[in-house]
Amino acid sequence: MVNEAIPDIVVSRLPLYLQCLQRMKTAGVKTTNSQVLGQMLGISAAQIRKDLSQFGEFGKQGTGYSVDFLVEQLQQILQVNKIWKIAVIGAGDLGHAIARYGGFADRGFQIALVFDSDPQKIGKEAAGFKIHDTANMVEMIKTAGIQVAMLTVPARVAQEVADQLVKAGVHAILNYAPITLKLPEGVYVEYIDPILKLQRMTYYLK
Amino acid sequence: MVNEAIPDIVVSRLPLYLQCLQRMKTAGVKTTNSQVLGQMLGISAAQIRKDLSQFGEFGKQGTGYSVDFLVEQLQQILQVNKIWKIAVIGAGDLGHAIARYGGFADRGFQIALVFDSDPQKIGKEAAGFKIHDTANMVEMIKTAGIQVAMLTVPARVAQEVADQLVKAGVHAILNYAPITLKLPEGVYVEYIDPILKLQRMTYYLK
DNA sequence: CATTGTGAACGGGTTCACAGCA
DNA sequence: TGCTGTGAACCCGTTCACAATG
Repeated sequence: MVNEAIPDIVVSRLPLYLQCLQRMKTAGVKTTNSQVLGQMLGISAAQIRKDLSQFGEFGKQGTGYSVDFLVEQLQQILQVNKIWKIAVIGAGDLGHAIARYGGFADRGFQIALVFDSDPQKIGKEAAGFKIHDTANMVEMIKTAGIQVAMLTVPARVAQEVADQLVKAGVHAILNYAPITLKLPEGVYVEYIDPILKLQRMTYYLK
Repeated sequence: MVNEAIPDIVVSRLPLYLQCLQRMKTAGVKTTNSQVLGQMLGISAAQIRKDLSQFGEFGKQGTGYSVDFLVEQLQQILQVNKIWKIAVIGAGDLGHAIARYGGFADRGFQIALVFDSDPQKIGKEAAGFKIHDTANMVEMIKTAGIQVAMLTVPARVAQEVADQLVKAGVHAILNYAPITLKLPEGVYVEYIDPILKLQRMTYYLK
């Protein structure tokens, strides 16, 4: 298949499949099938088969899917068979926690640069990373050829910093600030705001 | 309207509307309309009108919506016109960052209890909160009447801890561990896994 | 006169059901 | 026999377009 008309919602499920399969792989599981996978993820088996079939015929009738093979294929599709260097902007508590987190490596990412604009923080270290001045951000990111960034700055400066990131050549921004960013076509943004998720749940409580 | 058949996807957009409206309110904006709101959030105006109309007639033809009034209504609908006490399980870097975060109060939440199972951490403080032993978690959460929890423990123990949370009376879990939880009907779970979002973006890069 | 609320049309994602194949 | 891949049916959310109205 490998058609260009793959819905974004399908793409958004692939990382979930990969996450699950990588855990299975670590656990030594060699083979699985759409039903097992679906049960683990709370997704229908048909959904999983249809999603995967959009990218090729990865399974074997009567057997299912080879875990190792499917991991490889998904990594390739998502382009995480290589390691992406990422920049973290904002060395506050969250930035520090991200810099210290050890779970990026086997999933395709690696912190490369950390920035902050606070003179008290610049020059110091965060989890082994030297904290650089945001003033040099565009240049340093450009030089390092970094395309992916995580934004952990206060909401009031998020848009401004994001604009600079785009100027630096960043095409993918994971934004932790609780504000919707306006960015040019071709720049991808994802949002993480825990409170949005909490509020979604409290709607249903009681 | 206030029908019971409100799609989950509609509910999931309400917190976003509220977030935006609260910023407008802080900025002193008194009135807005579906078009402005839509532009700020990257959502169609018709979508916003239809979503809001599911819960009542909040707007005025020719004028739009009163920001203050709409904030109040949404807070009420989402039940965040009161403050929910939340428990944080796992006092690692992320747990600490969450405990220190000051943005919960005006959005309906408040950290109340912090737990960890590491003897080295128990009894110490995290952002002013005493770290309690996970062994006492069920009892303490039950006593405090807490219904909302944030899970920041390692993936290998996440399911086990989540089961205990349910036993303690928790009905809403925000899970930061990269694993899908299996929980009984009536318990709501949301997931935050930054890597899933990063991988979703790298698919489109280059 | 600008903007809401909404029925109807539209579009597209999910589920179904089964042929096909190891 | 068991499970995949997939066309077709179904379902449901989004967009459209306009009557209603302050």
